[in-house]
Order: sequence, then structure tokens, then C-alpha cells
Amino acid sequence: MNEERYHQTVQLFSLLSHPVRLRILDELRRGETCVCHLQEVLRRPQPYISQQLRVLREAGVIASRKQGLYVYYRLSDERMERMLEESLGPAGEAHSLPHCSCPCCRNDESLRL
Amino acid sequence: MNEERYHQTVQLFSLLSHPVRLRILDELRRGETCVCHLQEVLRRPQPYISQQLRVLREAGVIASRKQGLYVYYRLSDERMERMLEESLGPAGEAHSLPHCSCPCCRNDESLRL
DNA sequence: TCGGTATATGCATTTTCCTGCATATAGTCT
DNA sequence: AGACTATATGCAGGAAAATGCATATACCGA
Repeated sequence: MNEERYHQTVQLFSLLSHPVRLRILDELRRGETCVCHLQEVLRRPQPYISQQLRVLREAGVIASRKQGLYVYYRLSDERMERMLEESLGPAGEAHSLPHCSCPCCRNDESLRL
Repeated sequence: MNEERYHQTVQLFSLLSHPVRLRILDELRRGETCVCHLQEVLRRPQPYISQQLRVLREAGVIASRKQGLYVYYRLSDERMERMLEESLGPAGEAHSLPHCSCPCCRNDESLRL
């Protein structure tokens, strides 16, 4: 019985069938990213971003690394990565954000991640 | 702006993130199938199956062909087919159902579709 | 230890989806 | 035309998801 297989797959697709989560995942596949970065890109309040990150984290498709005040997120599921490639095409370039002052957006190259 | 691309993709994943619809799609990629067949495989009431078929039809991922009393459904979207392959692996064999008397399940080979 | 910043959590409300059921339509056969 | 079968549609109650907001936690520097 691959009842289980269907169930897993539905779970995976549920994560992807949400505009904000899909865009978060698309950002993450371009490289490790901190929360404030996503906040800037998606233009949504921080608690909202964190909520969606939690959903993704609990589902096991992303992982995080804490460094000082910042938390850096990345994809941690190959299947997810393949689905993103299949549906959205190859990953684009990471955005560099003028208004964001976190290490990963730092204009100052020397402090870049 | 590929805002539109994200939106389309979310729609596509929404269709797939539902246990019954996912299984219907998995059946359809094994070959053309009538409603009573799906009813048997999924063990759900007929109006319910038809509702889900409508969702898929209106989204444009399946097409139908009417022949007498029967309506035969099939996949009509390559992208969908690729996502199914990616997520569920290669399509299995079509089921032949002992209790179903529609042309596509007919035990009597001569009447087979 | 205190103030400030980055991120997380809890909760409540709105909205959207799921699903069951009654009924409608369309085609076939006599 | 009337009975029967396969499929479609409409609607409603309940469940679950989405989202906004208040607040909590964790870490840093002074």
C-alpha cells in the first residue's frame, strides 16, 4: 500500500500551494537567507514571515542556523528543490536589498556573508 | 515581474495538495478513465468524484470526452504530468476492477475500450 | 543590568476549503 | 414517452487555513 506515499506527497504540495511560502522557498534556493531579508523581499510583517518559516521548519523542508542576533535559513530537502526547479525553472540570482542592513544584504562587501 | 508565474504555480500545487484529487490524477495518467471507475478505485460517492473532476476541469488540467452515457477523462496538461512523475514516480498499471461494468473495466475483453 | 534589535510564539478572527446530500441533466433502451 | 443509468450541479454546515496583532524570548553592546 502506498497510501503513505500519497499522504506525504499531499503534505509536500500543501507547503508549496501558498503564495508566501512558495516565494520564501524560491528565495531560499538562491542561498542562505535571514528573516529580515525575506521580510524586505516579501513586504510582510516579521511575525507573519516567522509563522510561515515555522510551518516549513516543522515540515522538515528548511533548516536554520543561528549566528548572533540573526537566524539564517536554507533548504534542507532535495525533493523540494527538485519540485521548485520543475515548477519555477532554474533559481534566479539572490536579491541584494538596499534598505536591508543584515550581513547578507550588506552593501559593504567586506562584511558580506 | 513574474508575479503571474508564482500565482499560476500556486494554483497548480493547490490542485495537487488534496488526497482525492492527487489520486484521481494518478489514475488518469495511467490512461483514459470514466467516472464510475474512479468511484470504484477511490470508494467515494459519485457526486463527490464529479465535484473534484470539475475543479480539475475548470483549472484546465484534465479534458473529457463523452461517449454514450459514459464520460472519459484524461490528463491534458504536460506540466501536471511532469509534476506527477517527479512526485509519485513513474505511472503504475491501470487497475482492472471486477465489480465495475463500464467499458474500460469490462472483464469481457472483446468489449474493452 | 538595562536598552535595543532580531526573531519567535500565542491567540483570535476572518475566510476559504472540504464534503455530504438532494436534485438536475443527458443519454439509452423498450 | 417512460424508466433507467451515468454524470453534473447547487447548496449548506462544519473544519481548517490564513493572517493580524500583542507579546515573549534571545542575543548584543554599553
